[in-house]
Amino acid sequence: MRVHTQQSDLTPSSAQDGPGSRADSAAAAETPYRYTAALAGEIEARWQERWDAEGTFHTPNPTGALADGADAAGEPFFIMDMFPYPSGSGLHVGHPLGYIGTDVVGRHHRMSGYNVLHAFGYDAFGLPAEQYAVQTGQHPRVTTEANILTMRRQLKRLGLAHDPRRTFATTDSDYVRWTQWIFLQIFDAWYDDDAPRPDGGTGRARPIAELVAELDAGTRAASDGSVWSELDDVQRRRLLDEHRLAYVSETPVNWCPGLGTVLANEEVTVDGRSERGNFPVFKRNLRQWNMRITAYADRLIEDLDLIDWPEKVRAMQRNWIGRSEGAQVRFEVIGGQEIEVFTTRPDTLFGATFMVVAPEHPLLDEVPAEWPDGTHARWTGGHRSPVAAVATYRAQSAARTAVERQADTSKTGVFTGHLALNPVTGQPIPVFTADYVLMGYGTGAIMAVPGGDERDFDFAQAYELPVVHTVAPPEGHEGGAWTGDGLVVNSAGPELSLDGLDVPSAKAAIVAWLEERGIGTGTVTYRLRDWLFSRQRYWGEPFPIVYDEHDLPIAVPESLLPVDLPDVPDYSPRTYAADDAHSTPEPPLGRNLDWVDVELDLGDGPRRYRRDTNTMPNWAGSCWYYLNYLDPSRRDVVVDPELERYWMGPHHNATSGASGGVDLYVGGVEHAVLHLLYARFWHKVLYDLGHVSSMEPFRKLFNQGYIQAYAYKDVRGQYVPAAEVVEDEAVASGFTWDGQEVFREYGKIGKSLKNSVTPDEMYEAFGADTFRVYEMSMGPLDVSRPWDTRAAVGSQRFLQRLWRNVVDEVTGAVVVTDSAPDLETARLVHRTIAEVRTEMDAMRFNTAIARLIVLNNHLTGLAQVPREAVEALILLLAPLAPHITQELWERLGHAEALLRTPYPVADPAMLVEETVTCVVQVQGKVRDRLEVPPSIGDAELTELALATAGVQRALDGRAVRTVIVRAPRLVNVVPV
RNA sequence: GCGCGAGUGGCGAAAUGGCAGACGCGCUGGCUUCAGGUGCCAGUGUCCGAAAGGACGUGCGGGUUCAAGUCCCGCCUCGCGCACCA
Repeated sequence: MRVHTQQSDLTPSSAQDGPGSRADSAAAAETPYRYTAALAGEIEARWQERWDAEGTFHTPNPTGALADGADAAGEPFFIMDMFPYPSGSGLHVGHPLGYIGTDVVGRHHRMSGYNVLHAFGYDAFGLPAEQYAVQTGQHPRVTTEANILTMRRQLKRLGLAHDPRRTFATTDSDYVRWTQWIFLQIFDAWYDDDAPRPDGGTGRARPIAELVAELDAGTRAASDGSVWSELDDVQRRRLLDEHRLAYVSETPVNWCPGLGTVLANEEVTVDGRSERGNFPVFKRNLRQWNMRITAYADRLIEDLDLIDWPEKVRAMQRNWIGRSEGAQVRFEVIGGQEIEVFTTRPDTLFGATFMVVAPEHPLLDEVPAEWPDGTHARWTGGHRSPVAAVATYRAQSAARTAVERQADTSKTGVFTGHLALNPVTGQPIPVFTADYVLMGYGTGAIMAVPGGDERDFDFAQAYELPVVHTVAPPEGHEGGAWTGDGLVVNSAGPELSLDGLDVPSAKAAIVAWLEERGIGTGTVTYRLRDWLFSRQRYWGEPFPIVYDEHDLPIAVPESLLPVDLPDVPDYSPRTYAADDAHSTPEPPLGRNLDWVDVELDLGDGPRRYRRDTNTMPNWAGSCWYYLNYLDPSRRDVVVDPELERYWMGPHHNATSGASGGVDLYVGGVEHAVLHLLYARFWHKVLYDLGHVSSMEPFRKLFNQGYIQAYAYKDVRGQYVPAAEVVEDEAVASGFTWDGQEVFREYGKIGKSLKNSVTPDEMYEAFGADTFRVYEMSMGPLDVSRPWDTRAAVGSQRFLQRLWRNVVDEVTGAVVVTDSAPDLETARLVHRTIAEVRTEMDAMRFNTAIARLIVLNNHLTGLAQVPREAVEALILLLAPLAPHITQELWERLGHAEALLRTPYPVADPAMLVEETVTCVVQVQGKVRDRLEVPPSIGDAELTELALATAGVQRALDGRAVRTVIVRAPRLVNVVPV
């Protein structure tokens, strides 16, 4: 037997009876007004044009250029999609899922009286657009604009109710100007840890001019101990540059030769490759731009409690920031040096029986020439001297990639010859180097407590080092490290005893002791690093920065913004062999010397400067685009404060709370620690500097699921067109293509997987409304689900039946009756209204659609469809299927836009039922049912229930012990 | 290892502790049709039964309860994220 699989049948009735076929002309002649894909397409195009022409989706601002209609506006509600990269490969059916979801929410809110801001834009800078341009040999601006047009056309067919006046791309010159302006705000700011904030917290960004004023006045001392009044201009600039929130520094960065650019930590995968393109990434010391996101680490964690985000995403951000509390402790090394360690368990200091430093640790630049007397044979690695042992171990570690080092959890290392003094016991302890300690975390050195840390214990076992338990393990704990709670033991020294304390008290006691002695401090360490912000690519915002003869950065004045991208003949990045770790970044902007060398008058007459040739990462544009939707036409401010307060401010509507922000932000989970972290950071800087009143950019985040699909490979592992695969029981896999066996896998949709279905194909075969309803009916919006084109006919049948309930397919006449619906129908209508409202509010569109189908099926069964009933159904369905509902609405004689018609409200009186079904159980199993009045009493219901045939049969003569009654819905008889 | 989430028909999925499988796809039968398709009607968890009816059934094992997909305890499997983070 052979039948078609899901993807294979892209041609339902309407498309099969396509133009030209005899059957179609016959069918079309019989039923010219049937709701086919062709008629749906005609209706959809017509209404879309009209909505455009009439400005139906225009959203009024309270003031300013876009204020038309503001007097009639309801409560503000700001809804957003994560805007897309216009990538050039076009859309597949998975892409619009979230856009349809937000459109349904937006339309529903509009019909519920809200003033809904919903706009759409394009994140058009960055690697994907640039890679596509390089491949096609065209300028990125050309390909980007073409791609935007394609996407816009594909999305327009969906009928999304976006305000067209507010659309833009991050590459627009007007937008770039403000992106650069915000960069300069960050550049011209420093973080004052002690400054109070309007929200009651402490610590905020302040303009750098205020720092200068305080230094000038002598009310603040320079942080590095230098005396401000004695510094010359250049020294002063260097000092200020150290404080800026955007700063240049030479640090280890992620260099990706295959892409020809450096990357942020967030853009490098766990296995050390670029997230885009999957090229190897190498750590290199390079001079690059950074943003001081670490200054905001605590606020980025704390304020997660203010916002309504999925716990998963909040956990990912907390994890990424990686805050850990502990202490830094200095250990004296015999012979004069010092090692500073970070530990989260200062209470275990008495159990520190050795130390370990990372192979890259500077302590190892100098090690003793001889092994100390009595050095354990196992510690030397067979080398004659510490110098040889350390050099060999360092070389071995350097040869391994970070991935290899982390994959191998066996403990290797070598004694450095150094001995350090444990500050509480006064005992000398050996210092090892081992690659399980990482230079990039903490101080790159640890105090090893094998009694309280499993890794240290493993190492101690391998090198026969002593193990001291400082927290009493529970009864039955065999050897090994004890990392749990308990009472402190073995921790008494000449000056201090922690014995008998619990772990938190011991921590407090030891930190106090260390601080008193000046050998340690309680501190907090983060995994988060500052954000590497420069890229050596063409397609991004140029830095609004020039350098003078001192090679120090100077802000380009606001009046000269935007700094546009120069038209270079060759915009392709200078890339290298993917594994060429020693290559050097070469920004394409550096090739245009006329642009790089510039004469400017910055207040002291015209002088020559050199422009910064880096560009910003594409995250820059997505860090603040929500603010631009508020009014892209403004020229004078980054965002009008009044508009920001209205749309985003704290308590701007009933649900927005103290944090404020966009009311609903929908997008995939993949940006959890990239865009969403960066945007929160920028927003907080803007908040500190007084440009916005909201503390967070996105108050509620919703992660939509992904649409996935089956793909099929043949025996050679090549993908075959999924649409042509047939089920075939004759082969083991159950599937064949072109007569040969193929194998099914499940995952992403993609052109290369040959399982892609485009929205255009869906419009062609079903129309946009069917496509919308189908995507929303497949399951909850936040759950991933497999695509099944064939199943969309269910949604089409639903809309077709609705159409037929109003319009005669042969004559086109409206067939509804104006007489009132019967009581059963009226009750169903109101019950449906109540249920659908609940489902819509909770964004459970799949179950809302199910309720609507039930009502529609009921109406289909009536001899004549009452107007009142079908009009309620049309209004309820309007956010999901805006075109067909608007068309029917008009045919039913209504002139106004459905979008401005109130969403139906159920009449409570109609929700009361005459009789209800009472379930009669025996021992919890349903044995009978009764139709009873809702007001029935317990006693009467019990009597009725006991008398039912089902109960008598199930009791089979047994006596009744108790009867549980939940009138009027349930009776449960419990026999003895 | 840690964190988050999920396991329910052939498939997508529904179920304030109170009728498991709403709704849709698919499938089966019927009506309409020269015919296919569309449309309409009926059926469709598994097993026993002609039927009435009954037994079983929400990953596995326990528990609480008159009553458990739902609550509690212990496991298993899968997905996602993090991970030698001191």
